[in-house]
Amino acid sequence: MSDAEAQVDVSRAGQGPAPRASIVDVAQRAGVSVATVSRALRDMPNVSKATRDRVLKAAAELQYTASPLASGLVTGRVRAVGVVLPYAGRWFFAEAVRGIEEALRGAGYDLVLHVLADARRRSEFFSSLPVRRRVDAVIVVALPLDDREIDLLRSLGLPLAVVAEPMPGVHGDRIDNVEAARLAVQHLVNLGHRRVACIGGDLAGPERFSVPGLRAEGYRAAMAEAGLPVPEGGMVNGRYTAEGGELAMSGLLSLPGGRPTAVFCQSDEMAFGALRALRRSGLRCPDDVSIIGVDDHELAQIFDVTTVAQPVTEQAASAARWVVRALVEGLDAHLPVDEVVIHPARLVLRGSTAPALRS
Amino acid sequence: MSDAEAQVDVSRAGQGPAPRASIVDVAQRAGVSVATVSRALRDMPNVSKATRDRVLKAAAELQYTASPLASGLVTGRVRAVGVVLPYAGRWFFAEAVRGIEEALRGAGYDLVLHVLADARRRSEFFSSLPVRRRVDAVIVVALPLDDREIDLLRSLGLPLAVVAEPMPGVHGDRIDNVEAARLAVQHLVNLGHRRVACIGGDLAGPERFSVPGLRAEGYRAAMAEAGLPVPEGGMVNGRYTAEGGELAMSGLLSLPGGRPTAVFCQSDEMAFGALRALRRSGLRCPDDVSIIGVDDHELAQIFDVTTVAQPVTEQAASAARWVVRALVEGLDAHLPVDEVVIHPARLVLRGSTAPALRS
DNA sequence: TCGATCGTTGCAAGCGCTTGCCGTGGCGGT
DNA sequence: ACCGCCACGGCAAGCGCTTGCAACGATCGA
Repeated sequence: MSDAEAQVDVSRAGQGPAPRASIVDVAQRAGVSVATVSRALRDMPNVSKATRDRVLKAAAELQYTASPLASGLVTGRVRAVGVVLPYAGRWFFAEAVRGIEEALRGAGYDLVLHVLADARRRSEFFSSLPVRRRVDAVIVVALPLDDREIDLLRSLGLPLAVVAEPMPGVHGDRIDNVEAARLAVQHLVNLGHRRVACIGGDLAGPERFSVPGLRAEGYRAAMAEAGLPVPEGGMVNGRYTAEGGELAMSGLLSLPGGRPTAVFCQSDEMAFGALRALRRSGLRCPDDVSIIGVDDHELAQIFDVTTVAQPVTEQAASAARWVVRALVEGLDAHLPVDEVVIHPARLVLRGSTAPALRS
Repeated sequence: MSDAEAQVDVSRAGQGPAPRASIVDVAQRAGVSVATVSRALRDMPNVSKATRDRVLKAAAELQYTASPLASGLVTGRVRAVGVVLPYAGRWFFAEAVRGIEEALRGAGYDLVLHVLADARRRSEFFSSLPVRRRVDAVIVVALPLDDREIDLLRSLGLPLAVVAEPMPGVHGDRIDNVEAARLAVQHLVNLGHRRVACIGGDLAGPERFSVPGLRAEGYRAAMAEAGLPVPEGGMVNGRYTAEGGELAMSGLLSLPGGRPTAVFCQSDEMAFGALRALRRSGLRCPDDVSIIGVDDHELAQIFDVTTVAQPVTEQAASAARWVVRALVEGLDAHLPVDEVVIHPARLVLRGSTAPALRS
């Protein structure tokens, strides 16, 4: 044993700062073979308690951690999951990443981030597929993919899950966007509003997000159910940003047929923008115009915005858990269960909505 | 050649979806040894143009990408950088991650995220050091570390950089927090405010962030330079959250000596909270109380908050670029240059500050 | 013309781990 | 007291790549 120790010390002399121990060091120290160390450390059945303890002790003393590269090389698993999203700075994505990271880390997986910020990045990603061999699974967040992209991702043969945007034949976690929008609009209608506008997003943009279309559909449905007309020019594009929402709201205020008494904003960030437009026009919320958003953004509470809350972190975490399950159960990645989890959205009442003034 | 092809096909029959080619496949197809393939693909000098082209062609046809695990195993490099941060959902961190991801990806590195959301996670991280052997470098964002933690991180022997929080002997990117605070407070003073309060963060919390202390120092310095007293009870803790800011502001409004006419909030999120407290008390901003923040949060513009902007994305990207440089130049990680980059902060005038009313 | 030199390429030894297979010793059954 | 069995643990073959070294023919100078 002292031999072994001496040898180890000598081999380390003058080396760099981190004398990373390898499995053979542990084996020597514990007086067993590397195979036994490998088995003991991974709780495999055919190792006696005594041996296992000895190995564990040696490993602890050496601060040993198995090299993920080496084990990944032989097992084909890297214990990492790729997360692909179109934008990293926005609240929704930050929350989603948070949820995924937590779920993944809890299961012992690393999270490798891929931000497809622009068209160039996106095409680079899909042409070189940098996740290949670097992750065990992929989670796509709020990114609508075309058929070619789906096929490419599928061709990796890895478990695949999507969050927020649907993808045929792929596990997905999302909310019922039509219903969420309906919930919001119904609330406005129930307050007596009859002239209700809608600030949404691109319906025909190059990105083809499905959410704006679905929420617009929910808006239209709720209006129809209430027997109300969609005001002419009452559906505008706020590009899902606060600035866009502000611009859109400004436009609505000078609508030919008179301004709406309530506005359904498809996201809280647009609602924030709408609030600002109101303020700049000297109008008051909810006195003059009621505003409702969707998301329950962390600042919605602060700015007192009534909204339809969606569990972003939970949706993301749920997708991550599914992926981990698929990994653990060795699910045949070629025949994935097309399981879709619809998460609940709920109305959160705050101060930006109020009964319509009797006109 | 047809032999080889047939053999390949047979060996692949009935396998999974992704017939990942290995380097030997490429070698066979190009009619060279694997060593030559390896060299050709990495643009090493000693390969003739003709051979290289042949290899490149074969690799392209097979859609070959070298396994990072295998090459990492032998080279000791994995082309990934670990990013460690205390919280993932907040604006600052999201922006930082965005900046780092972009810089890293541009250099061909993966970003592996580690969120140390609570004390348990944190101690787990430092006791098991899950980045060990999984990344080539580490970037720590806005996380003050104690000596033991620094040593542990150092013991990895990897390039190390920090963002926003200083760390002795480690490369860091940040702003001059004292100066940033001074800038904000001077602005208020210049507007004629004499009773100026400060909403900050924990000075003695378990986390020991340095930022609250530094910004408080800047506040005190600016007040002293203007010959103004710090109002009694005028420095309160807003915990760097919007809710905290709201609570803190409420407190300030009922200060014994009368409410302040201006409040320096150490972060925009706290400024948002302060704004809400004002609104709930029926007070107006900036008419009754001026508010200034720090950060230039994406919503500061929308909520018309005057602030001292700091380049978050750029600080983070700068740290990432430094790390990449250290990696490329093979900097001796044991003797890192203790280079600190101080980024500029600048005043952004908006509507939440106005001249003090003559009293 | 012949050896020295150089640019190219192949050989083979690992990198640190996992795992199928086999040897061993202790135990129970008869 | 003997045999067979089983739990335990060692052996060794890779996983897919990089790289020092050696081999090779071609080129060059003398």
